[in-house]
Amino acid sequence: MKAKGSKEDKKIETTKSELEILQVLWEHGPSPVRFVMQEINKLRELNYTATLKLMQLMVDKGILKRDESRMQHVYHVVEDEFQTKEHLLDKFIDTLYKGSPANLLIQLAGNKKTSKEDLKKMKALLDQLEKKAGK
Amino acid sequence: MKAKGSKEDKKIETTKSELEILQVLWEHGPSPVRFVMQEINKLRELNYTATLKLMQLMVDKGILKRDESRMQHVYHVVEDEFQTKEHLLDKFIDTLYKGSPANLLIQLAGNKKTSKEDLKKMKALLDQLEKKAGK
DNA sequence: TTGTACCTACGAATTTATTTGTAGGTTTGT
DNA sequence: ACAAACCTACAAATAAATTCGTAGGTACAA
Repeated sequence: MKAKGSKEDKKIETTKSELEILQVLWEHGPSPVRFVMQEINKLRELNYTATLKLMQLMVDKGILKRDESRMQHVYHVVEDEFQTKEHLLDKFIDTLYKGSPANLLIQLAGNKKTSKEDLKKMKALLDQLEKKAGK
Repeated sequence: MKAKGSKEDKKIETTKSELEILQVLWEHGPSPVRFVMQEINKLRELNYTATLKLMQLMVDKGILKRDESRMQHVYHVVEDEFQTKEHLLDKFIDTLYKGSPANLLIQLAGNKKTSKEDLKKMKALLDQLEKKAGK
């Protein structure tokens, strides 16, 4: 009898920089600032303090938490990856596709980058999912 | 022998406000500032000059063009809706799904909001598209 | 205990995005 | 010609996001 995720439905406003950080943490799991900085620096410059500041802001916003038990604080994402992406995807679909996943699919299928093979894969995937959900 | 869209591959950085405006123009076609403002005001406050300014910036960026032949300038989107959305979707998939549409689909299917019916619709859609593309 | 090399905190500078106010032009009706 | 009701342009204020510099703490080895 626990209230299903209603508390977390605050505004999720994720800036570009914040997404960068989330990506690192998703891929590598809980990490200290320096590591995140290094990962980001594979793509662009960002110094230690800037990275720290961003991550601190994210802690303030409740996006991240940190383990301070060791001297080198370790940051981890609060909400799980799947959920966060779900929220972002929802917002994206609302904005661009009037809330209709089917519309997005049409777009996807019409995309040059989506090959015939991709289409097959996607169909197979749907079959699978349908079975699974078909309880 | 025309160079295929390489010029347009500049950075497409669309801000939230800009997306709002694009949505209005997509839905209603080329429109003057006042109309766009009114549409936006159905959702939130934004005065005439602010709207104008945003649209002017978008003209500067090459996102919009305007027809000045009449006294009331009419703005229209340069790139077509489908293409713009394609770009945005590509970027989105890159960021959140490692560039894999299939990953996005998994997300979509796991989404609470995507019902069994939706899944069927999506499958049907894929069939259709496969045939069409199957030329 | 002194120095080096880490770490975090925090205030402030910078940049980008958003919003507003004010000025001045054109059209239309009187 | 004059006023009312539009319009655009542009400079500047405000707000939000990003970045940086400096201060001060802790660990550990010499």
